[in-house]
Amino acid sequence: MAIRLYNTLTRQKESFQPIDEGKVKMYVCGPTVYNYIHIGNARPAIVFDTVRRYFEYRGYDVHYVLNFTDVDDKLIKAANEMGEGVTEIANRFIQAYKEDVGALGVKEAVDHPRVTENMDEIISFIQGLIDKGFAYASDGDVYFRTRSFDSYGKLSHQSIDELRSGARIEVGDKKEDPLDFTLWKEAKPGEITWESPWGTGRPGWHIECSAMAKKYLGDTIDIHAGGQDLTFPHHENEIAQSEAHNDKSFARYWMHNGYINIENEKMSKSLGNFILAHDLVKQHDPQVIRFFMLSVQYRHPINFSDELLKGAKSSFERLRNAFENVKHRKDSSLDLTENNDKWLQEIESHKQRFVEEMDDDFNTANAISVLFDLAKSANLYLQESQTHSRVLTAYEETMKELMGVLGLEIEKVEELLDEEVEALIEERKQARKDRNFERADQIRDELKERNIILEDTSQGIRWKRG
RNA sequence: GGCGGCAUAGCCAAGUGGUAAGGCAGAGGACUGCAACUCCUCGAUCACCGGUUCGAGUCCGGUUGCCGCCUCCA
Repeated sequence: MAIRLYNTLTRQKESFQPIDEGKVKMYVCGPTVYNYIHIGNARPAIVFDTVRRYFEYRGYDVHYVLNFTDVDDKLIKAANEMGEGVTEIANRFIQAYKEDVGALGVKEAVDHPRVTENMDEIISFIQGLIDKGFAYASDGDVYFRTRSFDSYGKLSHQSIDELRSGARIEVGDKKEDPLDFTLWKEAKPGEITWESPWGTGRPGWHIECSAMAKKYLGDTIDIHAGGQDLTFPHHENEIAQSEAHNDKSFARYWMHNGYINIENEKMSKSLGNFILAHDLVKQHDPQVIRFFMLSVQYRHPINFSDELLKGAKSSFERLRNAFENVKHRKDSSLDLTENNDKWLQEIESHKQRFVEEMDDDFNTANAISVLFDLAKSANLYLQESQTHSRVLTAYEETMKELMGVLGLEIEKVEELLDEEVEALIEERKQARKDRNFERADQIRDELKERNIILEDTSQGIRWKRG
């Protein structure tokens, strides 16, 4: 069975066919690093990290590239406001990005190219477009001649004339046509600049991705991904640049994730209604945030609120509990080779269902529902009067494996309790034995205050963090 | 104006022709000294109207409401 994914270009789900057998060349548009990212920026990071993990799970070698836009208007503005250099700010927020997104379980990209480190490639790419007549220099700027690219609009499914009617005509424009977009921008006094054949300046926004995708992945890549709002104009322009320049199809599959809304309104840096991932991971378990993001199909919008996160926490707890229940029971299980095929088969069929759901355009919402079914199955098995370590191990390993595909870490780090707490738990144990329930409850309440929850099971006392 | 998306139980959310997955919250029961965990039981005229079909949440047409892109934006 092949993996099927929704391709924005064709507006339908297609079977994934790699350019090179067993390999995936994937380019994801990364952040402009002038601030901490908000949770809307975190969604593509998480979603496409999950796509990558799933491809890897299915045996593909994924060349995952995520760029950093480290020079543009907003960065220059931020630099002026903070009285710092553009490079310093970019460095700081790239570091912050990696930390925040890392906390959310996102793996490092294979390559993290930066605009400022690929200036030669960008400049020669622009020159190539000029040489072929797709671009022109105009008084220090360079523009892409949009009408010269015949299939312009194929990604956003708009005809060039439809776009024309919506385009803003700038006063005193250096453009031949309002639809033309900037490849190179002449520097204003005091701005960070690079030398080029057209004078000092810096690249426009779209050209970086065309140049860097080519450099790191080649002329044609398998998957190009990003937020839905990048479809037009960013990705449309990338296609125009790359295909005009390389004479080859740019990307076979285009994936776009839906937005995160706050109170049903789009969240964005420019609207000011954003929640920083940097803050959120301190207030909530990052695993729960990731779980929440994946509980909705990636192309659909997610509405965000503390209340919804709280619900996600409860849901996630259920999976964690099942996992801990299984682990806890292993100590008292038998190691007999008895006929437990029924349970082992059940585990296997859950695994298959999980794969089927993920194969269908990375339907994490359904994949998660399979995890709940698996948890249920495990809990039912635990109802058996006698359990077997072989089956318990299978449950444990499978849960860990499938959660891992989603980038979720179900196994909590073994934490040690301090001596005082240990002593209290011991004391409570004795108190219960003595049927001194008043004292036992007192201790349980006390520990709860410290965020340690005790559970008395037939296999002994368990504790967990609240 | 052009392009597109969404509307499923109190909440979240799957489901592209065959009599509505899953989770949270809530109610009752079992287990427990009491809890917690867990198990059992309980919930939907799928926005509205019409059509196609033996059969539609699912296809077609229309209506209403919400949202996004067309300008920097994940």
